[in-house]
Amino acid sequence: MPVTAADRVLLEIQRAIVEGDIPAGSKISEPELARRFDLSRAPLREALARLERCHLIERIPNAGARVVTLSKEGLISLYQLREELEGLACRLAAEQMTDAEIAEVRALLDQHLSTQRVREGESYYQEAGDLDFHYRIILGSKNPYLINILCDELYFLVRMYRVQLGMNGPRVSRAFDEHKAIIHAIANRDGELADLLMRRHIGASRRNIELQLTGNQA
Amino acid sequence: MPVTAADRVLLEIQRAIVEGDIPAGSKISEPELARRFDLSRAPLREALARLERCHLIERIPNAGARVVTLSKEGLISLYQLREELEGLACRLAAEQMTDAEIAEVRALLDQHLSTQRVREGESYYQEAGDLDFHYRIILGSKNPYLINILCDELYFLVRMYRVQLGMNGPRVSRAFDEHKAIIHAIANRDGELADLLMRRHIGASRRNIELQLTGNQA
DNA sequence: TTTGGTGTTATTGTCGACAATCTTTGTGTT
DNA sequence: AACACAAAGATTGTCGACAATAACACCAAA
Repeated sequence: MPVTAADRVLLEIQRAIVEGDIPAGSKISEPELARRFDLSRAPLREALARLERCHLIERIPNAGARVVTLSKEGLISLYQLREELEGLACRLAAEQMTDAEIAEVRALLDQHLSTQRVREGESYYQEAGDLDFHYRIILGSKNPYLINILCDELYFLVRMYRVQLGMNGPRVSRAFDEHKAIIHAIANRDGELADLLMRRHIGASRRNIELQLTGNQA
Repeated sequence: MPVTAADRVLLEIQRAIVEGDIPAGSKISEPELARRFDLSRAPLREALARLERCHLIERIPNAGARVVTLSKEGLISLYQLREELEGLACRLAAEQMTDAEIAEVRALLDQHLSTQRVREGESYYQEAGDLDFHYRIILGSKNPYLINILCDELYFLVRMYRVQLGMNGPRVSRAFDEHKAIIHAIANRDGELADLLMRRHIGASRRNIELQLTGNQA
């Protein structure tokens, strides 16, 4: 949990950027944000440094910071990495996860399924559940560097693409089946298959967002 | 190039940690380092934040920072990632690199070969050359997130393992041939082969360092 | 002797002000 | 009218001091 003031404001700004409250591409003003969140520039700059780390803002020395802009090229680059890294996470998870951890993930999926049946097509819960699933697999890899990159550095940007470009269509309900198949492969200790399924899962997700992106800006 | 004071001190501390001038596992004292590099704590803390980003130090809120310790598990986790990410870099480079860029890398290798013939077994130059080669391939992938992770976040730690655990034996001279084979595959636009060769190359490097690690601490 | 609590010390987190740099606006020249 | 240059304004980077938290030492009691 957030212990320092910089931690708190980081979470607030992360949420604001991901949800578009602070618009993509807009300039960041340190004095303004300091007033808005009622703290000094010192902890704010600490937060900005971490925002840069997770690719939500871009800083230029002596010139200031801007919120990142979403683009097709950026999406593709990001998802190329995700496919590779989460595929690796699946292979490692198939070796490293305990039976108890696997059972937990399965229980999580069943829980998601029951709530999703009720809120058919509602994207927010699905997204939260999807991220939750991916988080579990990544943590299951037990590789600290991999966990850091995916959970701390890349996922906020992934969420930003999802939230700002929408996440809907038949894709939402299919994701559950794909999750089921992945955890099943992991339970069978079939890392190669889990890897393949995860890559397909992420690839399908990318194409879905890509469609929204080309449709909206064309 | 370093433009701000925080940039300069970051480079200095990075070098100091990588080369063991500031020992692995030692505690970081902000006031002491501020005096040592003759600046205030503000830019120093900025530098520490970036050091944490590239995994050279570990910070605990309100408790301070320590230089990371090198371990077999850490080495394996790090090189698992390298294999995967640099393999991906090879596949992308085989598609994205221009003929001119490929020619440059080949010229670079020839140049390294001539100097290496002279300084047979000298590890420092080899290491610098090896890193230079890997840098070129990674940049050739044209994927900004991949480049950031490998060049800015992971490579200092890789260098730390290499420098502090030594890099010697017949491995040093073999690396050149492996480099040649990799760039050859990329020139043929054979991404799959380049991927495979790079994974082997990194795997061999890992085993080499692993040997040093088990030998020294046993 | 060991353990628990407390007071002291040192370190980190935060603040407000100053200095250096960049951006912008306005003016003069070609 | 367009361009270059200069001054003004704003923003970022840096500094020194204060506040809050954690580590340490010391003492007391079991």
